[in-house]
Parts: sequence; structure tokens; C-alpha cells
Amino acid sequence: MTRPYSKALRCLQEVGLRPTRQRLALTKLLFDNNDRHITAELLHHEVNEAGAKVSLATIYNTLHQFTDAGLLKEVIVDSSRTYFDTNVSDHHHIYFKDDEELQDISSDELVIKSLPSVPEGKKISGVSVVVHMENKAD
Amino acid sequence: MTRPYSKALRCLQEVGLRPTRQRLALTKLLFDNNDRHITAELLHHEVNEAGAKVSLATIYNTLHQFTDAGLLKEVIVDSSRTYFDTNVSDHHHIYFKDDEELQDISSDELVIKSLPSVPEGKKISGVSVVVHMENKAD
DNA sequence: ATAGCTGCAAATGCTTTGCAAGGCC
DNA sequence: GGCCTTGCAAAGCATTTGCAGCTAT
Repeated sequence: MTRPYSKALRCLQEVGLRPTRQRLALTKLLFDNNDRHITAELLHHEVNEAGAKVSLATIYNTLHQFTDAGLLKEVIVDSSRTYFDTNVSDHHHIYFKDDEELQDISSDELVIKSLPSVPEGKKISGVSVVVHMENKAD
Repeated sequence: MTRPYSKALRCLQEVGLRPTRQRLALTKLLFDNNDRHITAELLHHEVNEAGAKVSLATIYNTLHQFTDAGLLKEVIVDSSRTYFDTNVSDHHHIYFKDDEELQDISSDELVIKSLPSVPEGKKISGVSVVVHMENKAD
């Protein structure tokens, strides 16, 4: 209770980012609970609701710094929104369009049997698999 | 030669869209060659270079009308750009980040072995697989 | 002290929309 | 003629950036 930010603090120090008030608040929200999928806008609401004032610009900056540092992963599922995933391991997603919600697919639920050959001078930087779900009664 | 638009014309009539000058020009560019992956911006350049004047707004409108009609498929690979695919069959993609180019993956090159279970009241509306490639010498 | 960080407001880039003028049936 | 289309310009939205002031070390 007297050191509510110790975990977040260590997290930031590890990647060499100054533990500012804003970054501590964001880190806490992002990594205290496992496996979050969040947008900048959503995180902005959360952090401000939690009492810490952080500007949207800083949220965007921080999310990208965290992504560059390997703490987050960007997930492309919707052309109008960018999601960030706190699970940075190799895995795939289910996107619930009607709920605008993202969920991990556990590795044993979806298996890719083979990948295409890689052209000369190129390399695979990532494989993105998104299963799009929608409500049945549409 | 005297009926250069006959194919495009049939195409539009099939989906019940009036064969206007603009739509004919776009249809021709999109469907005369197989398997195109294109953005609104790019198509805009192409059509204007080909001599037909079509506004960007109309390009966007038309691309969406075609998508609704089932002539095109939207592909989500990059958060800042929307690609449309003239191949509407079920298949997957390779995205070359450095070239901003999209390519089909032939169905025998990538196989999904299993899919996650579908929650009550939901259905799978699509499965998107994108292999992201980048230049090796980065 | 100073390099890094934050926040505002403005700018950006892609996409959509309102509406008046024009084109197809 | 009447309804569908088009095009412009303006609006919209998510995201980025410039810069002056603030903060951690």
C-alpha cells in the first residue's frame, strides 16, 4: 500500500524510461492485470477515471514508446482503430466486431501448418491471424 | 475495339449499378487484369492517368459500393491505408511493408489446421491471415 | 543543470458527407 | 422527369507533431 508503484517502477527502469507520474499510471493500468487489449482512447478514459490526468498525446507517445521497448505489441484488426496488446508473445486474435473487443487465441486453438516461401532479400516480420466474429442475429 | 467497355458494362449490370462513365473506367481498371490489390489513392492516380477524370470521393464511394456488391474485398493490413482486393475468394495475404504492396497467398502455401471454438450467439465472419514481410537489410 | 517528458493546440492524412449540378433510364 | 451519381469543399476522426514549460536525475 505504501509502494503501489513498485512493480510499474521496475518495469520502466528495465526499459530505460523515466518513471514519470504519467508513465507510472499508465504502466500500472496496463500491466497490473494480465493480457489487456486496449486503444489509446480507451486507456485515456481509464487513466483519467482513475484520477491521474494524462493527455491523449502523451498516451499515444507512451504506447509507442512501450511498443518500441517491447512491452506492447500493436494489433491491426480494424482500419479505424489501433489496438495494443500487453501479451507480446507470438499469438493470434479473435476480434468481436460488434463489441469492438479483442481476445487472444491460445496457441493450441489455431495452428498454421505451413508458411509461404520468403523472397530473396526479405524476411518475415510477423504473422497476423485474426478471426473476425460477429453476432449471429444480424 | 469498338466495345472496349462491354465486359465492364456487364459487370455493373450484374450488380445493379448504373454504368456511368466513372464506374466504367474504374471497373475496367479493376477487373480487366486479374487479382489486383489497390488503395483508393492509387486507383485515383491510375484512373486520372488513363485520361478519365474521377474524383477521389467517387473512388471511395465506388470502392465501397463494389465491396457491398461482392465484387471487392477489403483487406486490413496497415492501420493507415485500406486495401481492396479483386480476388473475393477465401484466401490470405503477404504484405510487403517496405514496398507497401500486397500479394495473395495461394491456398496450398498456408494451411490453418484448426480454428477456435465459436461462442454462443456469434459466428465467424472471416479469417484474416497476413504475413508481414520486410527488407532484410534494415 | 540539462536532457528528457508533457500538454496543448495545430497540423496531418485518410476517409466520409452535404449538397448542388449533372447524367442515365 | 425523376431518381441516381458525381464532385467539390467541408467536415470528421484517429493520430502525430511543434514547441514552450516542466521534471527527473
